[in-house]
Amino acid sequence: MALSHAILVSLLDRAHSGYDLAKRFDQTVGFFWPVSHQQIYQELHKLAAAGRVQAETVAQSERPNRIVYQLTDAGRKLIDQWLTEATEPPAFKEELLVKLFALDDDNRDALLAEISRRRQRHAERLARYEAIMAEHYPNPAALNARRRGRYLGLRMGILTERTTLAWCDEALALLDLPAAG
Amino acid sequence: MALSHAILVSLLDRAHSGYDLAKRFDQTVGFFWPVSHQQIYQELHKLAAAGRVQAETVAQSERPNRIVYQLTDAGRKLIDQWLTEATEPPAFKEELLVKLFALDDDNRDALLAEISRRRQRHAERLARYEAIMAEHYPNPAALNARRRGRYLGLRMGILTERTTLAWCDEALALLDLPAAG
DNA sequence: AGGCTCATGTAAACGGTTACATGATTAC
DNA sequence: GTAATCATGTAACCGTTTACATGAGCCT
Repeated sequence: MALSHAILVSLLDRAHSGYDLAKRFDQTVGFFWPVSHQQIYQELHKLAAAGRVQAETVAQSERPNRIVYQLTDAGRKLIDQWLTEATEPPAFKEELLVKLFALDDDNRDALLAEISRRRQRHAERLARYEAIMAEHYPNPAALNARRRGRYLGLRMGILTERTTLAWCDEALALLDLPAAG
Repeated sequence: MALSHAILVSLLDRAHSGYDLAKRFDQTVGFFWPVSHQQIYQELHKLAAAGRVQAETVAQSERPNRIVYQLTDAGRKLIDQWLTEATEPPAFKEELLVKLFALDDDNRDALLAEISRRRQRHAERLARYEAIMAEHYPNPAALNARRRGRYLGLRMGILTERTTLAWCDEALALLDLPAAG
């Protein structure tokens, strides 16, 4: 449902090629909506067929041609309408918690190791996000509307990673205690 | 990948029918791994064909027969091996944050309304989880291993909802400020 | 010589959702 | 009479992932 919306939103600022979008997604929207380049190319074809975007081929010398897409009025209207609809909280598919349903005295060590690994992954992510925050968003109250939206995305990332880290620490401490019969 | 694992984990305690699993999932594992009854029935067929579970038909008078599945040794081994493998942090697909990438002065009110709605959903969830916690897990350090795993799942749910609520409050406050040009 | 970047795509497989189907019993 | 519960399933569709494909230029 929302892959097309994520692409349309990315085209708000200016026109992009599929290749541009794929790269841009890795750093921005794709953080909340991971997408592969195959999906982007296919979705762009559909959006063009539906008249939400318009394609224009840009010839390049000594490089493959680029196909640049820009929003149409219909595409813009679609976004505006979508913004008024309610979203569901995201499905929380956490494989690690499924594993913890199997926790017993025999597999405790394996799960401790797994949580430690994950703890480190989340610590790395948090450091990355905090660096971006310090560099690009030192004073959120002074941002214009568009940049406030992006700030809030990053902010959510930071809060989530901090929470997950805290949970990992709790989990490691709890599993280290001798278990009751 | 992990749907089959979620089912196998649910069969650890005792044998279940597809119908049982579907109901159980709604309250336990399905919280971290939402699954429909169709998926469960299909996956059980596959698991039975692969020898991970064994099916037994239980005749019932005046009710449809039940097909009860129990773990085989092969199924148990599969879980043990899976527990030692590393999991990735879950993909964080948050449609609301994609919407915030489109934030500008024209759609600010629509997004404020949307965040308020979401805030309420998360407050309701948090209340539900905290009630379960108070009733079933008053003293986590005294739990046996298996129940500790479940406790940690619920604990993660509570921390996540609290974080999301705090983020909603921040977002509402920030969007209420007059934006810079 | 080998691998990365630019730039676009097709095809097959897998996973998940939605709709449809049946049929008896129990509760309001 | 209407809806929910018990209990199992099929079929079509949609979204996503993985693998494969091409081909020039640039860097080490």
